[in-house]
Amino acid sequence: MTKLYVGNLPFSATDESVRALFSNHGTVEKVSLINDRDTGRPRGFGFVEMSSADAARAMAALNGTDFEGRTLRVNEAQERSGGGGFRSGPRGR
DNA sequence: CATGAGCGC
Repeated sequence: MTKLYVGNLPFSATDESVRALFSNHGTVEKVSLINDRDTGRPRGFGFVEMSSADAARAMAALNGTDFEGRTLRVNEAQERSGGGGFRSGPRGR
């Protein structure tokens, strides 16, 4: 499964809206929109998990397209440092 | 009541 970084999202966008949008180009495994926990405002970007084929397809299909009035940014997501669990070991994931 | 970089606790 590949993680997709979705940026330049409109503040009106929601996880279900993003899921529906990506669902049109492939099977969406999971959608996680990121909101600023410091101020409580949505940062305007999120992450979408899909299979590698569907992820690349949706990325190429939705990247650079207009979504809710904003130019959608879709790219491969970087690996998050740490996370809920401590990932220090040769056996990641 | 709001805002706009870009990579999530």
